[in-house]
Amino acid sequence: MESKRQTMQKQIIFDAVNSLKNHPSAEDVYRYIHKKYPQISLSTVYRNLYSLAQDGKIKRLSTLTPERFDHFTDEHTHFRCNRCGEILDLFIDLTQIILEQMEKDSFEHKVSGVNIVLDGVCKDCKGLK
Amino acid sequence: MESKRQTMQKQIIFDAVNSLKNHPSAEDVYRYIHKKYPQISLSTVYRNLYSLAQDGKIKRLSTLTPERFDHFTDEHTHFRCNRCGEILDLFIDLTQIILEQMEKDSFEHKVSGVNIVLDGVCKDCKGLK
DNA sequence: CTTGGTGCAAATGTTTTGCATAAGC
DNA sequence: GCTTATGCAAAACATTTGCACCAAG
Repeated sequence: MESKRQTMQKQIIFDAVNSLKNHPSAEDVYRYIHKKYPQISLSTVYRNLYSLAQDGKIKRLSTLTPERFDHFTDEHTHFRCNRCGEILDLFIDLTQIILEQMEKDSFEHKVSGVNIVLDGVCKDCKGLK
Repeated sequence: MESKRQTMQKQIIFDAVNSLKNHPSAEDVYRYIHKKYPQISLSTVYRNLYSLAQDGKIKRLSTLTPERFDHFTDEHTHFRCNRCGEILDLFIDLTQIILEQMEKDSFEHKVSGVNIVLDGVCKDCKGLK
């Protein structure tokens, strides 16, 4: 699954994730590039998103359904608004806090990733009835 | 979606989640009860799991695919082993830590749920090649 | 040239839905 | 009885795969 060749498709898909920014799903990326590149297939989008993630160029947000992809690769937290469905980035460093806490509790498993999704209602939707 | 009637199916499904304990998926629950109650359908299992969650009797772990259901309803953290696939409960109170941190940062969105999934390799799998 | 990547279509896995019937209250 | 819940089958999604062909190195 790791990439051995540079292809036009991979570059276009990577650029799309960077342009879209808002945690696009595979479908979002596909629709976005489909206007300009109608010959690129959805399965190629999936395969390249996975391959880019493998190479550390983007991040898979596998705790969301459908899965989304993030151009921002540092560990960070997401907030999902149950009203409008928007996914917001939170740059509060919860990962660090959690890892410290694990250490304090002499945690016996090897942690390689921290996925945090907060649910709630965003400030824009809070006002609405 | 909230329950208005008590049915035999709902009771059986609730009991199954409590017996299975290990974060069963809808399919797991279905297979478990199917031996004794072959007439209960998979869609009834889904509908009742959602309804039980709505009533606060069980908890949906919607950050996992397939979705899983937890008999333990308090907020807690899950650890997923990438080797054996097991989901472990962590009773370290990260939720509290996170909510405190949000307050400290005068967070402007309303948080109603905290979903944390740690990825890694569990202590039993760590030793294996 | 060789092998990995692509496009297409079809398969898979999970969840949801429409509808006629059954069963709580 | 009135409605909600069930069972079945089919639809709706999201994702993955087989395979013949294309193209990067």
